[in-house]
Amino acid sequence: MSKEVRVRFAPSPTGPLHIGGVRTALYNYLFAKKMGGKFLLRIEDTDQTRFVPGAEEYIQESLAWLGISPDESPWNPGDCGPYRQSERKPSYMQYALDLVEAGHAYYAFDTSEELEAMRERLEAARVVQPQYNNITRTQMKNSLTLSEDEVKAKLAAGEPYVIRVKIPRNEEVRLNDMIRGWVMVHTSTLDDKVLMKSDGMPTYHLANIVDDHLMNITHVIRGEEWLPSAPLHVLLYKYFGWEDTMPEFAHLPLLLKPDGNGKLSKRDGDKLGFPVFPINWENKENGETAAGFREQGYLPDAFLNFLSFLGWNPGDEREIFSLEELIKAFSVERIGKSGTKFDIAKAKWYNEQYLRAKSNPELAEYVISGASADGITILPETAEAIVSLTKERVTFPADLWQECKFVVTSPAEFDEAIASKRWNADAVTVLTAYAELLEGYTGAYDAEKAKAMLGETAEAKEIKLGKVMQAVRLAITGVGVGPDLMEIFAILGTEEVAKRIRFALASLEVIG
RNA sequence: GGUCGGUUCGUCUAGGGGUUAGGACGUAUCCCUUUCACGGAUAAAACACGGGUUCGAUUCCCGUACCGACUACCA
Repeated sequence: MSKEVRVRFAPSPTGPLHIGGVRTALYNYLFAKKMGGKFLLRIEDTDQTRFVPGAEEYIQESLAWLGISPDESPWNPGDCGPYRQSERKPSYMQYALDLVEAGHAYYAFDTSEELEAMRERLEAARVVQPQYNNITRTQMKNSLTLSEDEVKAKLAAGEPYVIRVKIPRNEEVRLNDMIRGWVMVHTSTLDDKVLMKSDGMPTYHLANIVDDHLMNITHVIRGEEWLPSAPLHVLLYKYFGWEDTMPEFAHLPLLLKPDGNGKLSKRDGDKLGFPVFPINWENKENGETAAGFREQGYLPDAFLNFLSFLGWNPGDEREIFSLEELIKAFSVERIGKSGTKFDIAKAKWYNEQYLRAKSNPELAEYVISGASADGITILPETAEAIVSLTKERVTFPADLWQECKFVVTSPAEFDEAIASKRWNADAVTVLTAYAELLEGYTGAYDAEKAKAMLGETAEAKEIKLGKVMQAVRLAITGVGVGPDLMEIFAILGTEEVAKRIRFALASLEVIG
């Protein structure tokens, strides 16, 4: 009988979650759902000095936006609470003491000055790697070098101390990573990491082992930056006697900067020209806003689809996957090993695909709200007409309105570059004649009719329509690019088209 | 520096002892369109390097190079 799969996403609330973290959460979610298990969220707030207000809510909102909300979390607790490490504080010390008792950990009383002095001493002696380990601990103030009475006295006197793990001198630690296979590390390269800090809080290393055990976590899926400390974690499972239920590990490849130098970090922000956060983040300290994908107009499904392909692929040639389909197709075996550069062009492409898949009435809402933000009230029919004109050519919902503003606001000025190239005598001739024609016309007017009439006008003047089309577009919209012009004519109607032509004729200088 | 990890088109990747090394994004060209796009077609574009093993290696092994992570009383 196999146990229920339980995975956790365990961010620390030190600021906004960046997309690497979001991808980790997503893979955890996909794996849990694929296996019919549970996805939990645990807040790792053991560093009280780095706590940032609002970060927890940010995490919650980001996951909710993407539709990958946890089954158990601080806000939706299951049977393994609390889901915030700060609230689990009372339980950790005993575990650390058990380790001391068993000889796998010890008290250390060294002050930060003494630690600094030790590092300097070692550096002076050209020790390449100054660390608190099985050699240097013999020269420090700890329960291994002090007598039992001295230790008791210090403890009784309330002297600050930490508890460090006692890494064995000569052992090989093996770890079978689900993505990387066997990883072996010799304990001589490990240091005696602090397990309990002097403020009474555990470090990540202790807390994550204790909590994963207590919360029945079966698989730890996390970023590659944790791989170097994974052997320590394996050792801790062994010392606690929890080897039988030790979770399996999967260390995800890193998300890299587009230039390939280093992992994508929170600081990269929009200085790289794209967001690195799922949703906007207001920095309360400096009042700055870090851009989020949501606010930039990325659709959650598109973003999720894009993110899922950063380091994973289904093994066939499909590209578009709903969340349901991702769950079905997902497997840890198909996660790659190498770091992944972040390519915003692909994200845009995904967004376009998802945008076009939406219905016109749905998209019309974006146009209506875009217009209303500009103080313009627009009819649903007009909004839908704009949508059908534009949806095939935009990336973001907001573009729908931006690209078609001129439908409801006639141009006040005209693109200089186009005017200087295209506003010639032929254009003026055709446009003047077309305006006259429209002004005397009262029949039906649709895109086809508009085109036919324009064609006839040009033909009558013996001018090729193609030669003057850009100028016609300029007169009507003020710019050189945009949706199908004849469709725009139809939406505008004869009167408005004629009016705009007259205005352009009066405003623009004819070239050469 | 040390430890660990990684390396297939510019990017995301498929593949795997014998393949014309496949797809997608992006780029370019052409077609469609008397406008703008969409769309369609085509093209350029990759197995880091050196040794081994083998009839044969991009694929397996070993080195080298390069890239990255880690190296806190941070996670």
